[in-house]
Formats: sequence, structure tokens, C-alpha cells
Amino acid sequence: MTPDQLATAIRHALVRAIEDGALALEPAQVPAEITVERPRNPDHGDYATNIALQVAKPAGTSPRAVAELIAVRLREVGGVASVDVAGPGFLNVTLDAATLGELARSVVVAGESYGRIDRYAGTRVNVEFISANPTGPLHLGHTRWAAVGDAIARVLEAAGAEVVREFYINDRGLQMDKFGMSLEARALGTEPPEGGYHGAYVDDIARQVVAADPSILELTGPDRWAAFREAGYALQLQQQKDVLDGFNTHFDVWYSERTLHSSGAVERGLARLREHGHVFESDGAVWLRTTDFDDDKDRVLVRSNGELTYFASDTAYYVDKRDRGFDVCIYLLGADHHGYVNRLRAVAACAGDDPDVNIEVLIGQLVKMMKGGEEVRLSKRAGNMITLEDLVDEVGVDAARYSLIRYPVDSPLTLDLDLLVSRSNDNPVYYVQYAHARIASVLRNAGDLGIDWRGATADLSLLTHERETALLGLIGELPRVVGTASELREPHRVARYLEELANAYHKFYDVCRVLPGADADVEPINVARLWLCGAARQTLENGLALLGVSAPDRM
RNA sequence: GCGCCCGUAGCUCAACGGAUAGAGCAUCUGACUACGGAUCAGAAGGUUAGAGGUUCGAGUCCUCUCGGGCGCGCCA
Repeated sequence: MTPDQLATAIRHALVRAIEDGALALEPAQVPAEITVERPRNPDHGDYATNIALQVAKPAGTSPRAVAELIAVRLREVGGVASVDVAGPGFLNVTLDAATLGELARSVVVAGESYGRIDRYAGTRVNVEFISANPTGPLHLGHTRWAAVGDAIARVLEAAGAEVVREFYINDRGLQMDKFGMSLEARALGTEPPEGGYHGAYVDDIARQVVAADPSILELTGPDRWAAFREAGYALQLQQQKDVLDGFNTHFDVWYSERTLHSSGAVERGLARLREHGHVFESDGAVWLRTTDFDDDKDRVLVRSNGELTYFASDTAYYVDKRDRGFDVCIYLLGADHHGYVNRLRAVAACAGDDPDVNIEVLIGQLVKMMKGGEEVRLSKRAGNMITLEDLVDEVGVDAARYSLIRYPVDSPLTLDLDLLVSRSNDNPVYYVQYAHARIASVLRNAGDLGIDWRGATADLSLLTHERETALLGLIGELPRVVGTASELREPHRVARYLEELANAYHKFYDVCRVLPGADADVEPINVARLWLCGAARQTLENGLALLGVSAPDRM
């Protein structure tokens, strides 16, 4: 029995109590969600629910009395071994061993699809993240989003959503020109202009550009730096794509800001906003009245000199996404952009959408790096800038991704490079991966012993050891973890869950011998435990896949 | 000045309004001549920054104070 099935059984028990007249409650007062959770304390059974505490007040009686009414009816349900009323009115449910054990079989049978749910079936989601200028390498700030954004996309997919990962290329405007002029300057051996780009990578790209086409130096005037700009753009963008590819983060759409303008999307976007009546003119400029929807000031779309603002691109881009059929547009932005939240939400509202439904702006705090006990200051001046590439070179893709994903993004994160580099259990990713490798080893050994556990008849009711039931219970949690992680857009919950699961496996392994000892026959308990191992391995693999982290058979 | 985020063990951090606030690291003590010791068992470590409030119940929600990070252009 899965936790969801138990929740349904509890609901039925509650409804029956109402129908029997034992409980004075309107059907409408039954909560939409019945919370079933695994108690921290094993004495509290396999599962616990607080439903009695929730409905006691509207029912006009005490929580414990309600709990008793539900308990009596729940005990009749097949697979339920016992139901206790505890504390202020919690219901503690214990399943019988066979019912719990069968979970192992169903997980192994489900394979890679275990953990997938249909909560967001039919929902099209656009997840936009990183969206850097193509004027330099991706740095540490981008890296957090590369890992977390991709994990959010994976979790949403597991929850049934149709997800597109999108990277908005800021390839238009003054910064690009400065980039071109900086490249030109370095190629000519002069200093980049005021506000230009510095660092070794600028020299590298300049060299590459000249090497690819030496005739570029024969150009003059703006033609020359524009040519450097275009050639450098192509190289830098490709470099970003390659690095992200190596980071196991693959974008479905690379959306160029230039394309947005050349395609007429900007005009269409402005037209849409005018239709809804939130555009006005003042002081020779065109404005969007975002203050109609919680923004603290109105925003300029077209400057009095006729030029479009960056904000105009933003609005058009949003409208374009919606026109492409996305129900939800998720933006992942750094904390230094949190001032954009209200205006982006206002854009959605001005376009006639519901900002609470169609747009979602997630703000992530910045990452700090410690090395040798000191903070590594991040600066675009090359020397101490940490790039995504640097991080991966130092600690590897799995450790880098995992370390960035395992913390909620709304709190600032401090990473200690020294700890990450050491391949010890200081980094929990190894703890989780080790559990997977350990199981893989056991299963290999079973094969070497000629044990065909999947083909044998197994009595899974033998899995009654406290460590076995604890492990089974946690294995059963994956679908619900996917549910909360996807709903809250918090993939760190998956990582935390995997650590718990790995811990439960190690504890089980420590006291429960899986394979028969030397010269011993294969007993039913060996087969049952192999099923448990198979289920645990599959759950770890599926969970790690949600994070884009590998599940190695050997380490 | 206004706004957003944060403040939990020595350190890095968990905890969809639930039961005795949990892990890892660091410190101390233990455990295999059988499946991977990158493991497991145990000890120690807390006024959840502070003060009020909401309710059966608050680290979590509301108000205020203190402390830290960030943001407030017809810039991109």
C-alpha cells in the first residue's frame, strides 16, 4: 500500500464516520488533502496523520474522539495491521508486513518510471534560467542556476509537466558593442574602452577571432569592432553551450534577443499591452502603467528618443512565451534582480494574464566561495573569477551539481572549495552514490552466486526487521517527495530525501545480511532482501536522475 | 528613506503549522578473519537573534526591535 492509497483509505474512513452519523461534519468540511507522513519516531507506526486534529473543531468535538471514530473504521481496511490514537489526536498507522513488503516488488517492476506522478499532466511550463550575456564565461552565480534550474525542470517533468528549458541570450545593446570594442582593442594591443571587458579570456577570444580570419584587421572604423563583436559572440556563445553541455544541463531553446526584435515580437507584445489599456504616453515617452498591479512605479517602454528599453524586450518576451503556448512561465533570477519581481508580475497582469498563475519569478540568493578559510571575492577582473568550468574542473559535475542543489535557493549559500574537493563524506553526494554502488555490488554478487531473485517466488512478508520496514517506508516516499519538490519548486528536497534513504539502506545493510554466507543455502529471506535491495537501488537511481547526478555501480 | 531575502548546535545547513528542533563536519568512545569501513552504534553540543501576538499546537504565520545580504534609472 502506498501512502497515497492510505490517505484515500483514511478519507473513506472519515466519510463513513460522517455517513454513520457518528461525526457531525459537512462533507465540504473534509480537507481536500489528507496529510499522511512518516513519523520521525518509529514507535509512532509506519504512517501518521493529523486529520483528527484538523476536523475536530468544525465537528464540535475533541480531536481524540474524532481519531477514535476514524481508527475503528480504518482498522477494517485490508493491509492495515494496527491503528493507534496518540498524543493530542494523531492517528498512528502500522501496515502489515506483506502489504509493506509488496512495495519493493512494485518499485522494481515500475523501474525508471517509479516516482513519476501526474500532478502536472497537461501543463506546459517554460523554465528560463541563466540567460547570461554572451560576452564572457559563465560564473559561479550562473552555476547555481544551471544546476537548480535544470533540477527544477527535471522534477516538474517527473511530476508530469511538459517542460521547456530556455536560455535568453542578451545579444543586443550597448554591452555587445563594448564587447566587440574590447576584443578589437586587445587584438590591436590597446586597452579596452571605458566600461569594457577585461581578463585573459578577452585576449583568448580576440586571438581566436584573428586566427580564424586575419583579414578582419584590414577593416576600419565601426566595421572592424562590429566584426569582432559578431565573431566573438559566436565563439563565446558556443563556449557557454559546451560548458553547460558538460554540466549535464541541456537547453531546449536558446532565444536570441535580436530575434525577438527582428521577428516583430516586440511590436506584437506592445500591441497586446495596448489592447489591455495599460499603455500611455508622457514626457514624450511610452510607458506601461505597472502601478495598476503592485509595481512601485510605472516603467518606460519607449524612450523619448525613440529607443526601446530593455524592459520593452522583457514584456515582449513574456507575451511571446505565452503565445508559444506555455501555461506557466518560470523565471529564475539572482537576488540582485529581485526588484524585477513586481514589474514582471505586473507585465503579466497588463497582458491580461493572472500573475498568480501564469508567471512565477524565483529569486535565488548569491553563492559565496570559501577557500583556505577565506572568502573568494568574485570579480569580473579575471584573476579570481570562478567560472562554471573552473568549479567542474575542481570538483566534478556530480559534486558540483549536488552541492548547489541540496540547499534551498532563498538562503545565501557558502561553499567551501576545500571540502568539496576532498572526495570524502564531507560531501553528501558520495554518501548517496556510495549507497547505490554498494547495492549494485550486492546485486552483482547475487548474480555471481547464481541467485535469480527476480525469477524466484518471493515472500516479501518476511521483511519485518525494524531496519527493513524503515527502508521500505522511505522507498515509498519518492512519489510524494516529487510532489512537494515540484509544487514548491524546491529540488533540494529530493537531495535531502536521498540522504535519508541512503542512510536507511546503510543501517539496514549493517545488521541484515542479504546474501547467504559461504556454503549456506539460499533462504527465502535472502530473496526477499534482494528485492528490497533492488527497490532501494532503483529509488536511488531515479532520485539522483532528478538532480542530474549519476548513480554509479562502482566508485 | 522605501522594498525583498536571511538570522536554528563551534562550522555548513535541514525541518509542506504537528509529537522529544534534526543531519553532516569538527571533538570524544566503540563495531567486521561473511555481502564495498566512502559504513554503522554511541557521547557531547540549542532560550531557533530578541520582545509581543494569532491557536489545540509556532523555528514556521502577524507586529515591532536588533543584526547581515541585496535592490530601488527614459542603464543594460
